[in-house]
Amino acid sequence: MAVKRSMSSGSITINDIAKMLGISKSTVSRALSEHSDVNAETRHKVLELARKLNYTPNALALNLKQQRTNTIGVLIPETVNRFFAKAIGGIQRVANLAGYNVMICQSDESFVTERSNLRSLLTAHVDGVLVSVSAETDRTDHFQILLDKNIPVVFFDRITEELNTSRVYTDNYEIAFEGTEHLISQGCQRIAIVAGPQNLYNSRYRLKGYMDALRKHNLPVKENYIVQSHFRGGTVEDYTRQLINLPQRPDAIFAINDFAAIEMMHVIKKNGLRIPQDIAILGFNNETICRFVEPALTSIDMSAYDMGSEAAALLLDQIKGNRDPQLRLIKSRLVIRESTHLKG
Amino acid sequence: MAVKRSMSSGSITINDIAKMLGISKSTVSRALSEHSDVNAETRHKVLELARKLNYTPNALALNLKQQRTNTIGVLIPETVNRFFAKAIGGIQRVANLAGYNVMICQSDESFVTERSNLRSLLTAHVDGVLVSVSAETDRTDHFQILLDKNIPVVFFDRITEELNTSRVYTDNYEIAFEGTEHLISQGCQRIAIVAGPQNLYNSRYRLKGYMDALRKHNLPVKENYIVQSHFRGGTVEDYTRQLINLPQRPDAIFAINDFAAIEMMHVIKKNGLRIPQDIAILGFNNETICRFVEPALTSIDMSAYDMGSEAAALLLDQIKGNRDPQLRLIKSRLVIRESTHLKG
DNA sequence: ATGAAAGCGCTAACAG
DNA sequence: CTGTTAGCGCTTTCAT
Repeated sequence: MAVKRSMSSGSITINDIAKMLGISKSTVSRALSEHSDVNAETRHKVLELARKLNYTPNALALNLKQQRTNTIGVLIPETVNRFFAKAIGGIQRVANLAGYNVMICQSDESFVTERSNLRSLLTAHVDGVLVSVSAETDRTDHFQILLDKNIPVVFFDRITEELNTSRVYTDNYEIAFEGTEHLISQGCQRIAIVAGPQNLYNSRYRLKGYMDALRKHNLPVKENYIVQSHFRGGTVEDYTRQLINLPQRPDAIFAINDFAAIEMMHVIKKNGLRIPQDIAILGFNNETICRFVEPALTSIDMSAYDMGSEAAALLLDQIKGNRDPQLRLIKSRLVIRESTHLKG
Repeated sequence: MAVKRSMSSGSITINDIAKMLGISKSTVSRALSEHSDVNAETRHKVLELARKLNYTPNALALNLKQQRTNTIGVLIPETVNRFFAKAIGGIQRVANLAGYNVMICQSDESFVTERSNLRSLLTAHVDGVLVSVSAETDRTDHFQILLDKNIPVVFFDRITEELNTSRVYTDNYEIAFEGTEHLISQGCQRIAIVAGPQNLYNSRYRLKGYMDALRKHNLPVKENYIVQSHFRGGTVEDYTRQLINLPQRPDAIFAINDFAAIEMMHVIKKNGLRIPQDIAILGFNNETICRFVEPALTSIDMSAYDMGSEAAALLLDQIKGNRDPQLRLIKSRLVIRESTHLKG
């Protein structure tokens, strides 16, 4: 018997199988679904033929029927940001194991793009969304649309506390506190910090941790030791110069990330200062490269992969079971190397 | 009048609009489609109401009807590989502007995962696929399924020449030749290379360019100056030691990428050798960080973003117009810095 | 210019 | 255990 294919899609459908077997398509559907009651022999014939014809269910039909897509959306600032590149790894792993696809959008740190991405994900009918907000994002009403439509949202890393959603975050306050105390323990007294945009949860708490650590040790919190950065490149050299030219030059700088830290080290050395003797440097993210620059860079390890996989797991939980929002703290870890090593 | 919503999806459908206006859904569909003949007044009423109710067409229904998804699949080795992270940026930009979503899969450099990802993309009914093959991939029959189903495929960077598809690639041979000649011009005579897996197009041609440059200048091609690497971390220190402990120590190393190069520099300096005086180092990818390591790293700029956007553009061309496969060469560029600067 | 009806591929309620 | 029917939301003939 010649294999007759339905015209349009070029793929085998349950209709094809039904006709070839002289049964109804509902029976085929049941036989394929493995849990409905179907005569053993019929089932066998169906499965056999399906296998032979290499039948695969048309996901588009299922999507329409069930109004879901087995796809989760991921909305992040940038894939070139290594933290997020790693987080994607964790997300994909968890999602794929559960049979979900992943649709990634980048806001490029822009609020407008973030909102527009959200609309795209909505249009694509993703079953849930993982979000890390852009550097510009200072409100969260655009996420309300998702919640109104009962689409689960999980924030990770750059989270918001304004919405009642699951969140995966790190102990920004504590780790910034610890990092600052470490600098103090090395004898640093004039500690500067490059702080991210204060609309971001992470940046706020890190700054707070830094300030509280100074206060605890009776060190002054000085305005001109606090630099605002917006993650945009091209400004590191500027603010580094600015800092090292202060009348009271800082003896330590807590950088916003490792790449900025390494660029700062470069500028500092070019200006004839030594690291860590003149200025100690503390980074953020613990990139592999920290071990290979000179001096090796002290940094904070964020478990990006784990944050991604944990966030994905929480999201899938909610998609499936409709559980209540959960919070997950993934602890960061201070990794001490030469760039802050002054004592002991 | 109370807004009545269809029960299931919670969203407004053309049926809702039709009922509220007392017309048929086909008329609504036509009015919305902007090009069919519809009475001006009727159209106006439909558009008005659609706007008021915030109507958006259900993409899942369209997908089923048209058997397409306005989604392109992207199959790459790893997002943590910065080349691909950047390429994704270019891909997304072009795709989003054209109204397409992007579904990303990572092979993690595994052939098996690559093949399995391909099946996922097929199941998701993506309209086309962008591919950069894994380090393990040494055959291409798994891509044939896509071509059989008339799903356009565009290879970029890690391409294959075995299939009749569009390709976006760089001038691996020429740039490796140029890089090697540059090292020779600086007086290097014993040039080692860290070569990638030889099943990869890029690795093969780069090695060839390196060898031909040596031959052109009557320098011997020596087996033990050619290191095989598989992109896996944790081996850089090993092969670097191996190279610098050769009886005839190389006076230059052409590295496989910048991060490997920087790690090599670290190992070399730890062993008391100077760069570039004892050993010159040439990287690949021209990461931002090349400027900030010491000495600043000579590297090869690959225009990752452009390769991504060009590949996406070719793919969309084919999805829409069904044009013939095209080839696009994106030239790489040698960026000379201190790590190879010996003369002039 | 508009409505009725069919169909994309699948599931599920209902009837037998 | 199985067939019939309806329906997910939309487009597109085919009538009128």
